[in-house]
Amino acid sequence: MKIQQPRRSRIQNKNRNVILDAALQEFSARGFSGTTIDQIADAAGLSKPNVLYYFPSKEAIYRGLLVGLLDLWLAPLRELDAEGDPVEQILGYVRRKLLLSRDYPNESRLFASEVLHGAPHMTEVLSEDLHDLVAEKVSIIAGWTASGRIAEVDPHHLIFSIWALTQHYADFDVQVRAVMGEGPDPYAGAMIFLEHLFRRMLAP
Amino acid sequence: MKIQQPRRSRIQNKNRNVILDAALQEFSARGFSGTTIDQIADAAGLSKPNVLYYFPSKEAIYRGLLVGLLDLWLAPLRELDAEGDPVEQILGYVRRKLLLSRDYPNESRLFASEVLHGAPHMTEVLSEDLHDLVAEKVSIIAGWTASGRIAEVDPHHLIFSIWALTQHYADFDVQVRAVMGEGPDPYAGAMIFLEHLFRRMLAP
DNA sequence: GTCTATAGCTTGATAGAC
DNA sequence: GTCTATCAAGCTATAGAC
Repeated sequence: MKIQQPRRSRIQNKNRNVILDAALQEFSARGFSGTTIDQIADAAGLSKPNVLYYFPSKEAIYRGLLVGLLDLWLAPLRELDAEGDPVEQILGYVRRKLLLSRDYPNESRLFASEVLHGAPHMTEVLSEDLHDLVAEKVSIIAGWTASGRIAEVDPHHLIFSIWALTQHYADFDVQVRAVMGEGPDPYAGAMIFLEHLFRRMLAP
Repeated sequence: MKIQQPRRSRIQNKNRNVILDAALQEFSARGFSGTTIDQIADAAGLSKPNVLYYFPSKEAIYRGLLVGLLDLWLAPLRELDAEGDPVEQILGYVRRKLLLSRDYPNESRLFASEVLHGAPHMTEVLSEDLHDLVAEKVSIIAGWTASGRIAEVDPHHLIFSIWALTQHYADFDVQVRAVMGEGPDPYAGAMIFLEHLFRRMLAP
């Protein structure tokens, strides 16, 4: 179902985007309740009432962020192709998802925080859009295991493992850095590790 | 460094524990800022001023929770034994950690929320206690890879993978259930999947 | 130890001048 | 469209009776 987009002037769109960028920064760092409109306004370089001129409420900013980022977030899984080589398809998905964590850590933490607290703003999205997309890809993977082209693994848990392993580096970034200390970018080592892991796990 | 424990009467300890249990429930569900002392008081069956009779502030309750749960949280890793069979030691750790997620999901989400938001109350714990414990176990695992008893994997990333894969089922429980629908307990399938995964990954 | 009442502050949201 | 000023609600924490 398409939602009617209200028409907006150039300056409206620009300021709306400035606010959304600032809100992403603040919400991902301190959560919904931990963030004040004043902090968002400061980060956006606007006054608090001006922020509320573009969005009717703090909640509206938050919801606007979530829905605006959903496509970005589901894109890597959508690309999984039933016609490709199974192992390479899954490894490609792993790579895309890891790069998403590396390049969009705030977006990752925003979604993580939302889901962690029971996804009060995303319940229907999870049980509809996400559920259906996963169901489609699960049946592709189930076909690959049934025909023996990859090892017999539960497709749901395979997908969960990809989410968990890739998002960990963005969501728990502080912990990763505290444990590894000052060193090279964790993502390089992570990719080598994950490639080993998934090739071994999936070999027929 | 040992911290001096203040002496407390039986009723004091009982009420402190009631409050901490209630606080765990509330903080893990809505985060620190999203939780009010009133909600904690209600869940504990006490009045708000009475809660603040046992703890000087909301922050003190939160910190008391975190430090009180730390030992529980690190216990499974402490048990990893250099003298045991490498694969079985690592699989044992995976099992213990998965059971911890299943049996203590609120504790898992409390830590996850704290780390996700930059661990403002746990910075020193992460870079000291956790860092040192992990360093010790990393060197054990490094010994196993060097002697060829398990495959050559980066020990840090191996530990991260165990954390990520096990905690995912507790922390993102809503998402797991939304995707899998009404069905059997996800943890049974998870354990089968993880056993396959780690045996394949670690085989020399 | 436990309660009622409330002080004092922060915050989301609005009014209204420009 | 943007601002200053401000309202009204909700919150942490305390005072003080019992």
